Amino acid sequence: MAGYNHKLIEGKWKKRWEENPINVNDGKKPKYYCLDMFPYPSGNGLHVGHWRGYVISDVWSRYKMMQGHYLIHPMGWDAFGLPAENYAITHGIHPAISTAENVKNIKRQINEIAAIYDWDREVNTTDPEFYKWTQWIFVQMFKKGLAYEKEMPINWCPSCKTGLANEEVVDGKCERCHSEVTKKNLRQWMLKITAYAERLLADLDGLDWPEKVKKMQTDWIGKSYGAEVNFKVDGRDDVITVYTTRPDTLWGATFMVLAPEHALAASLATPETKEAVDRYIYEASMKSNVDRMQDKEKTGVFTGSYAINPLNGKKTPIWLSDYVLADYGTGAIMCVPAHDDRDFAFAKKFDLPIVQVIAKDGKEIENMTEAYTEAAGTMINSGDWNGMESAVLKREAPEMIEKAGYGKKTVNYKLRDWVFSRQRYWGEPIPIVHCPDCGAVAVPEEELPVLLPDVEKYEPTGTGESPLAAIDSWVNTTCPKCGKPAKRETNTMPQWAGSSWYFLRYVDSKNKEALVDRKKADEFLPVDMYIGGVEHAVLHLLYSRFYTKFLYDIGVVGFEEPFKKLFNQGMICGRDRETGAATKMSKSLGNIVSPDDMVRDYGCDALRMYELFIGPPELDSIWDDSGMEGIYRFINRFYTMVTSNLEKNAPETPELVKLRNRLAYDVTQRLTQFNLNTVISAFMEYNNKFVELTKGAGVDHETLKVMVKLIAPFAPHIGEELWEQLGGTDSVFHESWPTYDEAAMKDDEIEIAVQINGKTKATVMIGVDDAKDAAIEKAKAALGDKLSGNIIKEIYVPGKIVNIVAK
RNA sequence: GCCGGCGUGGCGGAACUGGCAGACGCACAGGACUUAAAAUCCUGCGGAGUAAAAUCCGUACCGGUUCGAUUCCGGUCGCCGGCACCA
Repeated sequence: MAGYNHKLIEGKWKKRWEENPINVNDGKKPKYYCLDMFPYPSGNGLHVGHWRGYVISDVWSRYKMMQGHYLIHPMGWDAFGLPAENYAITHGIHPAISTAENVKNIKRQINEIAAIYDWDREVNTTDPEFYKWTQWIFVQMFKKGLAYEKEMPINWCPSCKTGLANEEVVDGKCERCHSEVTKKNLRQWMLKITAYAERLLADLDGLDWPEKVKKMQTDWIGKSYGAEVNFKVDGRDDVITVYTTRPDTLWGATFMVLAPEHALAASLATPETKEAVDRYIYEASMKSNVDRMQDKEKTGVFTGSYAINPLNGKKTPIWLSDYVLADYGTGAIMCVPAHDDRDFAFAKKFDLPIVQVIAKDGKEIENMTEAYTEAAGTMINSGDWNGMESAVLKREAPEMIEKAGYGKKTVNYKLRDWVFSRQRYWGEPIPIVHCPDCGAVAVPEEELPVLLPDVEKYEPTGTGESPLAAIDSWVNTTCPKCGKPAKRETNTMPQWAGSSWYFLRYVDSKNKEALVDRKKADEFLPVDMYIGGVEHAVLHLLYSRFYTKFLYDIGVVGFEEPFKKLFNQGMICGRDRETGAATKMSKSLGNIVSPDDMVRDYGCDALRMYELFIGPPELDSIWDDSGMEGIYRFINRFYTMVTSNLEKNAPETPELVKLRNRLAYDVTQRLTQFNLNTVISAFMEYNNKFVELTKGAGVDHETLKVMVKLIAPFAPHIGEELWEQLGGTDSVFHESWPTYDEAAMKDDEIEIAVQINGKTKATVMIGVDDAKDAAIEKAKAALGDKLSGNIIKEIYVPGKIVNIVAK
C-alpha cells in the first residue's frame, strides 16, 4: 500500500482522459451547457484567483455529468482589446502574434485545472472566421435600423484615445485606465439598445440570477412612470414639453429649467438676457462630465421668457441650468422646489418662489429648510386638486392630464443607446462603406469578413480617427450599391462585440454557412449555467441579452434569454503585508500566487479543493498558504483511509449505512445550494469519522465507493484512482451520482437539549417517536433537582428541544 | 445623497424553517513516536471563574417581540458594493 503521490496519480489520469475522453455525446443523454466567462488572453497568465470560477464550473459540470448529462463545457478567447494593442505600440509586435502566444500559455495553465473542456469547440474573437459573424450581426442590425450613425458629444478617454460607452465610464473615469473622461463631438455608430429596454427589463423576472445583478440591471435600465406636460411659451408659438414623475405637484411648479443643450434654449433669450444666456450655453458646452458632476453648487441663467402652466394659467420664469440633462426625458423640467431637493436648492440660490402643495403631517411647513419629497399627504394650494391624497394623485394625474389635453401619460428609461465605435486598431472593422451618393452602405454579406488590415503604426491618432484611416489602399474602395469610389468605415467595434454572442458559436464553432445552425442551436442552447465575475453585471451581461433578443427576432435562435442561471464567484485576493487587508492580486504589488507552483507542490486536486474551501464561493477571499497545507493533509488522510480499508473488506453495518446516506445527503444538498466551502467541510468531517472506524472493524466497500463518487467532481484524479482501486473498470464519472434514503439516515434515539426558561441545563436521549409526555418525563428526570418552582409551561419541539418554563 | 448587502473566537468561516453558538480548517499549546528534527498521531483551545467543577458573560451597539433570537422587528454605529443632479 503506497502513500499518496499526487504527481504519479495525476499524471496517470491525465493521460487516460486524453486517450479516453469521458464526455461523449451518444445522442441519448440530455445536454447540459455550463459556461465560463471566457478570458482575455493576458500576457500575465493566470493566478490562483482565476482558477476559482473554472473550478466551480468544472465541479458543477462533473456533477451534471454524473446525473446523466452530455456536457457542453467550452472555452475560448476574448482576444480583441487594448492591452494587446498597447503592447504592440511599445514593442512593435503585432497583436495577433502576442495574442497567439498568450493563448498558448493560458491554455496550458487552464489544462492544469483538469477541467473537462471540449477544445474542439474553441473560439477566438479575433479569428476572421469568428468575427465574420460579429460583423454579420452588425449588418443585420443596420438593416433593421438598430445600428445608426450620429454626431454627438460622447465620452472620450484622452489616454486610450477612444470613445466609450456609458457602461464603460465608472465615476466619471475610464473603466480601463482610470483617466478622467471628457466630452468629444464625434460621428459615432450607435446600437439602439433602448428599443429593447422594456423587454430587457421585463424578462429579468424569469431568470435564475443573483438578485443583486438583476437589481443592477433594473436600475441601469431605470424605468420611471410619469407624464409629459406641455407649457406654452408666453407671447410665442413655441411649446415646451417637460417630463415629470410627480404630476401631482403640478400646482407647485414655480419655474421651469431647460438643459443648456435644449433646442429652444438660445431662442428664449430676450435682448436683455441674450449675452448672459449665450455665455452660459457656451460654458456648459465646454464642461466635462466630471466637472458637471462635481459642481454640487447649482448654476443657471434666466432666459427672460415665461412659460404658462396649463393647469392654472400662471406664468413661470424659464431658466437654463446644466443640472438638467439634455438626453433624458425632454431635456426640460418643471420645477417644484417645495417637493424636490434639486429644485429647492436652485430656488434658494436664485431666490425663486416656493409653493408647498402637499401637506406634511397635515399642515404647511413654516420656514421650509428642505424639500418635502414624499408623496404622502393631502394636496393644498392646488385648486380643484385640494384635499386629494398625493399618493393617489401621483398615480392618477398622468391620465387626468392626458384627458384634459395638457400632455400625455408616459414612461422613461435611463438606458441610453450604445456608443459602438472605437477609434482604435485592434477590433473588428465596422462593415460599412461610405458613398458620397448612397451614404452609409453595408458591406454585402458574401464579402464578409472585412479583414482587419496590417498597419505600420498602431498608435491611436487622437483625432477621433482610427489608425485604419491612414491606410489609403484599404480605405478607398467602391460603393457596393452604385460602384462609384467610396471609403470604408475606419472605426472598429468595442471589445464587447464578440463577447455578446460567443456562447452561441460554441455549439457550432466550425460552421462556414451560418452563425449557428438553427437545429444545433435548438438542441444545445441556451446556456444552463453561466459562471463568472460580477464586474460584468451591466456590461457584458446586458449586451448579451440584447444581442440574443435581436437574434431571436430575426430567427437565428429560438430563445430570448441566453443564460438561464448565473453564478458570480468572488475574487481571491492577496494580503497586504502591512495592513493585512485584502488587495487584488497584481504584478505591481508582488502578491501573486501562481497556480503552477501550487499544482507542482500539492497537486491539482488539492488546489481545486482549496479554491472551494477558502470561503463562500460568492464572496471575496484572502489566499492563505497554510490553508493549502490543511487541504493537502486532508487528501493524504482520505487516501490513506480508503486504501487501508481496501484489504480489510469490512462488513456493512447499520451505522455505516446511516453514515453513507447522510454523507450523500449533506454533500448533495450543499453542492446544489452552492455552499461549496461547506461541502469540503463535510468531506473532512465524515473522513474523520471513517478514520475512527478504520481503527476498529473498518469501513465497508460500498461506503467507500459512495465517498469516492461524491468526492470525484472535486478531486477528479484521486476520485478515478481510488475508484479503480475499488474495482471500477470504467471512469467514475460514468457512474451515477449517489442517492440517499432519508429513512435510512434517521436515528432511533437522539440527544436533545433540555432547557429551563430557555437556558440549556442538561441533555437527554429521546426516542424519535416519543410522545410529548414521555419526552418531557425523560427531560425532567435528566434535570433532577435543578428543576424547582412552579411549572408554568412545558414545550417540546420534536428532535430539537424541551423547554420547561418555571417560576 | 439614494438603493442593496454585511458585522460571529487569534484567523478563514459553520449554524437547515426561531431551538445546545463556534461545525470544518488554520494558528497556537501540551503529549506520543524519534538520538534529534520534519512528517504523522493523540489532547486542549470564546471570555471570566474554579484545584477541578459549578456558575456567569458572550454573535457590532441599544431596545422590542417570543417559553426561547446569530436568525424576526425598530433605532444607532461601522464596513463593502451599485447608482449618482435621470426630474
